[in-house]
Amino acid sequence: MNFTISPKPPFDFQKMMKRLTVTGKTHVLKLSYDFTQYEKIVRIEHVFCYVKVNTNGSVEKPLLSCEVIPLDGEISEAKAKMKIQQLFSTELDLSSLYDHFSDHEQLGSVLSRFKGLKLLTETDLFEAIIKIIIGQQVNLTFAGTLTERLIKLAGKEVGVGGDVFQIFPSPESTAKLTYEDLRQMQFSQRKAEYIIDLARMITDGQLDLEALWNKSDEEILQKLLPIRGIGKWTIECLLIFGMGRPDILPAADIGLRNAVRNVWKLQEKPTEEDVRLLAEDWQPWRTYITYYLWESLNQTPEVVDHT
DNA sequence: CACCAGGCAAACC
DNA sequence: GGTTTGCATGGT
Repeated sequence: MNFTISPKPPFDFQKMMKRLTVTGKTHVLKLSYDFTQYEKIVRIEHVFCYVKVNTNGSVEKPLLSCEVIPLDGEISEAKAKMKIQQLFSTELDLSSLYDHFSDHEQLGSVLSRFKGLKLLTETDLFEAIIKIIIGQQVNLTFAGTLTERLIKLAGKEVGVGGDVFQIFPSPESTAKLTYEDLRQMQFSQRKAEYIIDLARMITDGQLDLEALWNKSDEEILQKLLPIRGIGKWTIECLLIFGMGRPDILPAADIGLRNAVRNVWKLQEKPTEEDVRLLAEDWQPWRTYITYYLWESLNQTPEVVDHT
């Protein structure tokens, strides 16, 4: 099926695609070289679908051309459209964010530089949380390597129109791995346990990630925090990259603290509490300001030394 | 060689 | 309560 979506402007599809390549490997999705096309196998209502999204139009008058081919079942066009709208944050209106901070001393230039960059969420909550756990504490390139190895170990491949697409491992295939399988791929013992035990909780029916969609940020925190390997940062990242929630502040995040130090020209790295206080007036857009500050690290990776 | 990476749990006071 | 330590590895 084919349809179009008109995202609320400003919407900069190419900025969103470029970001995927900066922070590591793109893994299971394919991007065209000019960043105008996205392709991935996406599970929509339990049906695997080939999804292709092309950009037309401009940042101020954006238009997305979408092609969806269900591979192992049937879905309605309305469901497919809703999924893509959610993935690309098309219905979110960021204009009040830009208006409110346009004259802000530190944030004004950051926001204008990334204007139109919206969250591109992960297509699946299990995929999201596993990638986030892998990313705990290690640099993003190493995390990317580990993610790729997990996909090779437990993922699937499917051919569509003569092209081969990888599908991220399911909870079922991940639950069948042994800790030793991941240890051999240079996962730490503990990270191997976190990942496989989480997959087994899902296949055992102890945890239903999809049930999180209609819970509040705080309820999700309470629900996931007791699970081994899932701390506050991991949940905050799930709320951001898995669910696209707009007002999350991962104040302890090392990258955010480095970015705040750069942008505010602080002599020392701010503490979690410093960031929390500074971000009081970022509400209700704390996710987006965090996201843009993270993005600023990719463009000016050196931490300014004021000593 | 030291130290840091978009943390976390367990073991300590 | 809060604070310290080990974890695996790659980049700088």
